[in-house]
Amino acid sequence: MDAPQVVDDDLPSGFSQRLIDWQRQHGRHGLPWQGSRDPYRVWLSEIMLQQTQVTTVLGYYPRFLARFPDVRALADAPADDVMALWSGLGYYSRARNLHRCAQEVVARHGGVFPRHSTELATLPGIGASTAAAIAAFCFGERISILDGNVRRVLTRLLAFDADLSASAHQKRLWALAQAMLPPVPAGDDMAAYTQGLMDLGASLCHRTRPQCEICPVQPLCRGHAQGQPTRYPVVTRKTLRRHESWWLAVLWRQGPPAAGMEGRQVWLEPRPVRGIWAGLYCTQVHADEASVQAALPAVRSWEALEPVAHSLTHRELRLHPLWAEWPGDAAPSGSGRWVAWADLASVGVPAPVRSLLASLAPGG
DNA sequence: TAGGCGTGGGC
DNA sequence: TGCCCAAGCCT
Repeated sequence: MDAPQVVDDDLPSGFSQRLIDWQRQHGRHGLPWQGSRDPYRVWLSEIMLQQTQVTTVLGYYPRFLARFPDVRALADAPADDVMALWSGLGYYSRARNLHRCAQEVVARHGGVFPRHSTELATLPGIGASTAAAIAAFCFGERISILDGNVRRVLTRLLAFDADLSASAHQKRLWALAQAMLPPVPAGDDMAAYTQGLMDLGASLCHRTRPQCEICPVQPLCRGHAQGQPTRYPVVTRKTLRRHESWWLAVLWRQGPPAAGMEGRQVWLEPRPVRGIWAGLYCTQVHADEASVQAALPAVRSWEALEPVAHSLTHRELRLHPLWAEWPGDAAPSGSGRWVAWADLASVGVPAPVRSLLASLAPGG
């Protein structure tokens, strides 16, 4: 959604300066992507942090940055390498778009990120909020993000009770967010303000049990004045989680003794380009056990392993692994590859499949 | 426009 | 167990 421009509501005054002062004194300053105005580093962190908690990203960001220290290194990398480093972080379209974005920055912008949010938002994987974050942090642009923190902080501050599942209401809140920005930002004000919104949402203005008694904007907060800050934000949920069972054909063989191929290997195939786990490698997936047997008739007998439950945003998966040694030298199917257990870290694999394979490691 | 798209954590 | 949420974007 685009960030709209104008709003004429009656708004509390002094919010932005209170927030900036609080951020400088009490906000977060030691995260690995802070302390740099390099748009590449900021961009990478913003993409990883989309719908993902800080503590999770801390385990990925340094490794990713070490392997791809700048936008050209990332643009030049094989897509499989990018997916391997993203493996386990989820929402894999982010990784595919990240790679495409790096290539566009190199091809269209000479390896230099554009400075304005409107231009940034034309790049793959960069929406209005991420574009605003990059522009505010790196270039001091007077533009508002709208993430989960801002939704919570501002709906409470303003006692904004419209249902944010309607995009028109979300758009209106974004206009209010824009109107709440520092009137005349100076120096690093936009960076401190933007960081302050997120820090306040993350550290004080929790979903449950907000710490209003030590909040720097409590005197301005209408939700607090009403005595019910947790009433906000109002979001009616709608996504259903369907239950599905998947059968995984876990084929293994003893690797040929040729160069570097020793050890037990597992057969992995690229996932379809659309849908769940697109861009990753996975064991063959079937809708039922009979389909596994029909697809791989060369296997005489399968060992059924303990089913594994795995939840996605919109699916409740029950994974049924079927384990068998692959007979002969022919490939099990037209597309795929044998991967040694020792090399699994270099391949992008869905989290539950990686976990399953780890439990089947030779000698383990 | 609404639904697809991962994973882990908190309650 | 189940639901909600986390620095959202894409189609």
